[in-house]
Amino acid sequence: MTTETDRPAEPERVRAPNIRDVARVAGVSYQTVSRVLNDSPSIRPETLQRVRDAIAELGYRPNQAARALVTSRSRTIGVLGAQTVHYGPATSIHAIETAAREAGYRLSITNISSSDYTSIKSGLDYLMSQSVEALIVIAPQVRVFEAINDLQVGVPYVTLEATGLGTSHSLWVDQITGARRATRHLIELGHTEIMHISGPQDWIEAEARMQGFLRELSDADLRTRAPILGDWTASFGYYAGLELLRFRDFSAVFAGNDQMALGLMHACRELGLDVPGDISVVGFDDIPEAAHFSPPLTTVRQNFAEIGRRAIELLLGELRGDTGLSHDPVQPELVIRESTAPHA
Amino acid sequence: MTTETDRPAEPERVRAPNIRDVARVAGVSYQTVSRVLNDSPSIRPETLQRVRDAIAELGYRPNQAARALVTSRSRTIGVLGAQTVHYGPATSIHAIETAAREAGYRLSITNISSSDYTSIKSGLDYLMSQSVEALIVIAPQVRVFEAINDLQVGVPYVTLEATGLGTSHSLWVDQITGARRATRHLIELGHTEIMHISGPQDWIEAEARMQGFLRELSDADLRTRAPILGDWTASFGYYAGLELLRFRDFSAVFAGNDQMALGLMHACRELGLDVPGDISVVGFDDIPEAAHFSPPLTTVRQNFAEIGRRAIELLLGELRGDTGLSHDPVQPELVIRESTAPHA
DNA sequence: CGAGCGCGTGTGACCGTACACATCTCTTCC
DNA sequence: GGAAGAGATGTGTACGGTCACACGCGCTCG
Repeated sequence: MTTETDRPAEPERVRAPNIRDVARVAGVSYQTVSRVLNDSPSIRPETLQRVRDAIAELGYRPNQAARALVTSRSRTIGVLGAQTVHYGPATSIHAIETAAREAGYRLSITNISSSDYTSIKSGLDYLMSQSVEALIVIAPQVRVFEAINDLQVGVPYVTLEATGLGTSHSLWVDQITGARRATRHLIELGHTEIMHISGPQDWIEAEARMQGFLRELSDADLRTRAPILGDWTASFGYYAGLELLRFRDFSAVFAGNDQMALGLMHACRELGLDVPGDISVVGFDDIPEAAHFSPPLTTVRQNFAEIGRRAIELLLGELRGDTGLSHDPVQPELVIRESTAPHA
Repeated sequence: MTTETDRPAEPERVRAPNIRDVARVAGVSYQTVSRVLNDSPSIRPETLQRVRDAIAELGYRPNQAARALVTSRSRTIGVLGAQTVHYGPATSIHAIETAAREAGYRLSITNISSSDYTSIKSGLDYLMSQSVEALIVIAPQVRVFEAINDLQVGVPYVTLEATGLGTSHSLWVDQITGARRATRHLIELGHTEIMHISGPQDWIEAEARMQGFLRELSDADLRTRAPILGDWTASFGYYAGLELLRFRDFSAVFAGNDQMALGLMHACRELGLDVPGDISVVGFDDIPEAAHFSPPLTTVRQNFAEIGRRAIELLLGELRGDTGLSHDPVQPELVIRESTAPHA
């Protein structure tokens, strides 16, 4: 007790303990402590225990910054995201996080607010300055690709949810095939006049789904009409529906995602039209709520979690040197529920 | 050309340029480069330009790890999340990210998979070892609080979406008041037999909403009955609905969130019951889709984005020393749509 | 019986940056 | 005209780890 009151005050008790502090307490050299931290095999069990005790006693926590500095390995994977509030990206990120953690990696996530070049570049800049070891891009805007090429990111990277533009860096759900399946389903039901409400123009998936839609129609020699460009929201689907349904010159709609399909069905209901009796509706994504819409929505299921896992698998493989892992697209699946019916 | 072929090969061209490389190219000392990076006022414009040019030429990027090591300021805010796939947490995180970026901070996010103590502790451990300057907890499980206290996190922190348990560290939406408002709305419509489908028991919000529900009922001298414990999903709402509606001894349901309300309405529809004609339904959260449900859902709106902003504001204030910023709860708002009607 | 080897442990250097301080030049003022 | 001060720049050191290497010890083997 007296020893404590002798000195006027604790000089600077703020500094967190480091390996040398631990070493002093354990009565070993700092290198031995480092060995314990990196579980080196050649440590006497007794020494190991002493060091562990010292670590616990001091509440020592290794400093990642210092470790990253010397090894230039941050054990961090960067994620460049956009609109990660949406179900798809959020699910993918979650799967990525889980898979990464299991492999001993962590995530550094940054979102870009707008899709302009500067914003993308600053996001990438930030991630690179974190010395991330790999990069996952979930920002589905076209311009991201330019930025990545320009900036010469020197690490393995993967872009998600693209359209298989041919780069060896994309891991994609085959959106085009998915859209074709949805469209074919409507055609097979006898629909000949089919509308498409698309996502925003600068989203790669929106473009891909639109492509799939148009190709399938033209393969079936059906009349194609200009898709409506939406913004993914249920509200857009609703207002677009109110507008479109003034002229009922179509009997089916393929919506770019489930939310817009929901809004559209709301509009139908309000105008006294039956889904699927009067209008058939197909969505895209299969969000968990889609099965409980009124009526339950026929849609295209994307396995976002699978995508996330595959992304990590691919990147970690590349980091280990295992090149040539499968980049096969993930195939989406048509889920038929009750929002589609044969054309009268 | 010849100069390149003379030497056998580039020795080790991998190292990223550092400030000394920049200094050499610019013809100044490394300290001057450092000054430019931290925009020190006393630099001759000409020197400034030379350094900037050198930085651009080499593609130099400051190394965050080194900077964090020496300053012990990481300019990073840690986020401990759980279930961040849900709309609420995802929206909050997004707002946090935006607000943090505007203030020059970045986020380090880690999710806990299970709600057991070890998992929480390891998540916190990770964040602390990243030397985060502050901490935001979005994991609404009760046990998180114990962990935080045990681990002696030495940084300012804020927990979101709690119930105002009295700690000075929580920033909360007043869930209890929200739940009371929803319940009162049903009572005012003349309903006397009201069910509650709650969220999982270890979620603080679920508990709070349940409390609000029970208190309002008891204040109105109405019969209370045991709430059903759900899991937040639409599917649960659906199956619970099918089960409950076998005995129609109630005329209204207060669901713990919008998804479960959706599932419940699905069950009603399937059993030929009209919402709100036969059964009134209230949800919680006001997810963007709720306005387009069938019927559009009466629910309690939470401003998740506001919460996120406030969290950052609070933490940055504390880091600057501005203590005593407002911890006032964010008030949720009842949004009346078409899923509730007077009791016949 | 000494060389060689593996095990367990310690010593010095270095990663890239910021801070404290030193140095130099040029102006200003009495 | 010399001291004082401000402005612009350079030098040493520390941050907390890891890596390469060195060292002492006990064992095996020719």
